[in-house]
Amino acid sequence: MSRDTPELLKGTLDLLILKTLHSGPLHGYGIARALEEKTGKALQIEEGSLYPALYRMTNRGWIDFEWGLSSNNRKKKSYHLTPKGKKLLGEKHAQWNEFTAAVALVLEEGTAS
Amino acid sequence: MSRDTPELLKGTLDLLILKTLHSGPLHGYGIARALEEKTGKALQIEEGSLYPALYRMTNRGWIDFEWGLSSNNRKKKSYHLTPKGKKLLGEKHAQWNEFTAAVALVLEEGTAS
DNA sequence: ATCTAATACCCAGAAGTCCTAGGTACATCT
DNA sequence: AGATGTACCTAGGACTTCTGGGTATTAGAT
Repeated sequence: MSRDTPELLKGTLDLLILKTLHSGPLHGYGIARALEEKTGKALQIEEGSLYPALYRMTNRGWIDFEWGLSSNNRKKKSYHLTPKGKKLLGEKHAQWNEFTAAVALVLEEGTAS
Repeated sequence: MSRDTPELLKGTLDLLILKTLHSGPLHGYGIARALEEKTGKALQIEEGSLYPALYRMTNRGWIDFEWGLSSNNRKKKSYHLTPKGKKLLGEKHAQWNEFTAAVALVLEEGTAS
């Protein structure tokens, strides 16, 4: 994740995963690939961050999974949003917007006075 | 600090402090007040986060301080940017822009297909 | 006169997230 | 046979922020 700025990802990874799953069920590895593709590799999630995150979110009831087979006959965990997760996606999305808007106010050019 | 979403602040607090000091020297308490004002209280930095952050940044040579007196005759530590800090402000600002742009790509409406 | 609120600083310990650096297993391509 | 890509997992560490304390002075309220 953004190898240069791992801290910035904190608190955002969940949102990114939820949003990605909102487009339809996907497995862990696929989520990482999807995020890379969408952002032109600007967002690269380490597996050591991704799998624990999926585990956390499953425990909290935001997502759930079923075992399946990938197109290559490898077993995979197909994750999907739960109703709770869908609700949280909305909330976290709104919080992100508010937060970035607030930061933008500070970063705006305007040494003013 | 965005009491609801403390995690989002991670990696951003330094940038916010650097940017605030870019407008001119200020003491810790004043930085917190300035951020509140600029963002309409959307960004409220806890003192338990702020002072350790200032300490860290001083150790890293991003900022420096001098003891002085506030307008109320209370002693204060007046912080200012160092050249190193000014350079870092630019870098962190750019990273923030890149990161938020990448996140925006993911959050964009477009279940697409 | 006494109490409260605001200014201004500080710290220890806990909580939480992400990363590093490993590991397993199978399939495909060379 | 070996390398690469897919797909999963974990332990331990690093780092940041927060909670909940604490000190001291000044100004305003009762």
